[in-house]
This record gives sequence, C-alpha cells and structure tokens, in this order.
Amino acid sequence: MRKTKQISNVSQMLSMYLKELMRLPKDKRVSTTEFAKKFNVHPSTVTEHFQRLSRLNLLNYVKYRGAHLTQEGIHQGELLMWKHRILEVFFMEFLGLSKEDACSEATKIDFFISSNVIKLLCKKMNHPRVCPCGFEIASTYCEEKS
Amino acid sequence: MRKTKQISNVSQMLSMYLKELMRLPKDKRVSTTEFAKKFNVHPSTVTEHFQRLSRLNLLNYVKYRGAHLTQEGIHQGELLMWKHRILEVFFMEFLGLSKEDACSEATKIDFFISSNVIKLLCKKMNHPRVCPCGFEIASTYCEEKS
DNA sequence: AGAAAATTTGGGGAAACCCAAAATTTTATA
DNA sequence: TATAAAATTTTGGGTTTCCCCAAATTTTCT
Repeated sequence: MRKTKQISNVSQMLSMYLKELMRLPKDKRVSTTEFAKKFNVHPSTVTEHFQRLSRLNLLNYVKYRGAHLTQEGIHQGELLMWKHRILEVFFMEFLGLSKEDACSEATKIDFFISSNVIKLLCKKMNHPRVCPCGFEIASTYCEEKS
Repeated sequence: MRKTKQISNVSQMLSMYLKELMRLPKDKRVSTTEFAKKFNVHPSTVTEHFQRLSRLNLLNYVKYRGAHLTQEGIHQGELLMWKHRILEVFFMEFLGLSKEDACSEATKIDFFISSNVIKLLCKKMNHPRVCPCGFEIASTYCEEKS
C-alpha cells in the first residue's frame, strides 16, 4: 500500500544526514561525535537527529552504541544519492563544471528535485554507471531497459 | 560595495512571494487578501510576510493600502524569475516536459539553484528570449555577448 | 575499580511558518 | 455624512526544525 519511492517526512537536514550515512561503510556503526565534527555541530544535536531518523525507521540507532541505516534508510538514501550523482554527471558533462563544483551544486538541489526530472536527465546522460568521483551509481532507480 | 546578484536573507517562502509579485502589474498595489487567496493562507499571514519583505527593503508596503516591489525587490525578483524561466526552457526543450510540468519542476528548485548553473544553462539553450509561457526573459542577468 | 571520554537528557532559544479573534481602518451606502 | 459592511492589521498562540549548553549517564581505558 505504501509508495516506496518517496522521501517521507524527511527534512532537508535529515536528508543530508542520510546522504552522509550512505557514504560511510554500512556495516560499521557511526558515532555521534564523528558526525558532529562532519556537520560542525554539537554532539547532542546529532543525537537529536539520529533519534528522529530512528523514529522514521530509517536508522537503527542504539543509545551510546552508534547507528546504521535500516533497509528503508538505505533505500531512501539510495534515491537521494542517485539524484545527487546523476546531477553531478550532468553538471560535469553537460555544463562543464569541475568535480568539486558539480558536487556542491548537486548538493544544493538534490533533495528538492523530482525523480522524474532525474530519470530524464539520466536517460540523456546515457545511464551513467559511475559518477565523476568514481563512485558507482546504483541502478535501482534507473529504469534503463538495455 | 554591496554585491547586487544575491538574494539576501530571503526564505523560500518569501521568494515565492517575490515571484508572485513579479507576475503582477508593478504599478498597482496588491492587497493582502488578494495574496491570501493565491497562497491559500489567511490574510494575517500575508501581512506578516509583507512586513518582513518590507523590513528587507524589497517591498514598499503601506498599512491598509497594499504593497508594491521596490527597485531592490524587482531586482531580486528578476533574478529569481530569470532562474525560473531558464529552467522552464531547459525542462521543455532538453527534457521534453510539458509547459505545466516545466513550471512546477522549476518552482521546486529555482530558489536553490546557483546563478552560475543557470548562466551555463542559459548559454546552452542559446540565451532564450521568451519562456514557454510566452513571457519575456529579462536579460539583466544573462551575459550574452552577442 | 576508578578516572577519563563519549553520549544523552533536559532546558532553552531563535527563526519561519501558520491561525483565530479582536481592534482598527477603509469603503460603500443609505 | 453618518454608519454599517468589508478589508486589514494586531495580538496572542501554536507548531516545527534547528541549534546550544550544562548536568547526568554510560562506556572505555588504564
């Protein structure tokens, strides 16, 4: 009954957490201070966000022990990263941005842009399999019929 | 000393007000109830936002008498509309979206996307002079050297 | 075991939204 | 031109999201 391809109730900030989480090894648990440094924020703030992600069933968070993404969290994180990376490819290949600029520009809008636009962009870019940073682009959301 | 091409302290919501204001005749003063209907919000909410825009010197707002954009407001509104329309053109011509979809997709990201990306997009689209809806695209921000 | 380090809790604060009811001003009409 | 009706603003609340700090708790290290 539930749609799978939607980010439910995730704020922009939470989406940033989700994306960062996706870049980390999925087996290891992440600590709050580790994250606090990345986001230039106090540890207690991270705790708060982890708890929120946990309430949304996106993060498996155990007090004092760190956290890792749930299946659902990975799923939503993959959607975000797919958007992010397709945008990166587009910004580099079509607009000629540098790798760094492509990433920062993608970061500004990946949360807001629709799946449909990304899907069309993906097609136009010939369904890239890797992003400019060398990371693989998960094909879960790409509907290539090759 | 002041940079001219930046949206200063305008929230996404205020940017929506700015864009809507840009679509209205600039000589006439707009009433709060008029706006309230457009945004499906109570009149008092509009008053609040008008006051805020006024504090930012973007809106000339006189109690009980309505409001109209200041020079600065028009300037910032033009930047937003430029982004919006270039995106519309891109979405229609490059991705093949309908006029309506192009508009709604542009609305989702125009506030967040950088001027630089839009500038490159503008060039790729050959510096369009009108958007899909037939509106003229102000060239203030377009650096075409034709 | 006990001290040090990491983490969470609880209490607050600011900003951006929104609404409802009361007060005020404008307008329209009798 | 009064006065009633309509429009607008004020006031007072309420919510959410984000952030910090200090104190309490738990884990880790020696």
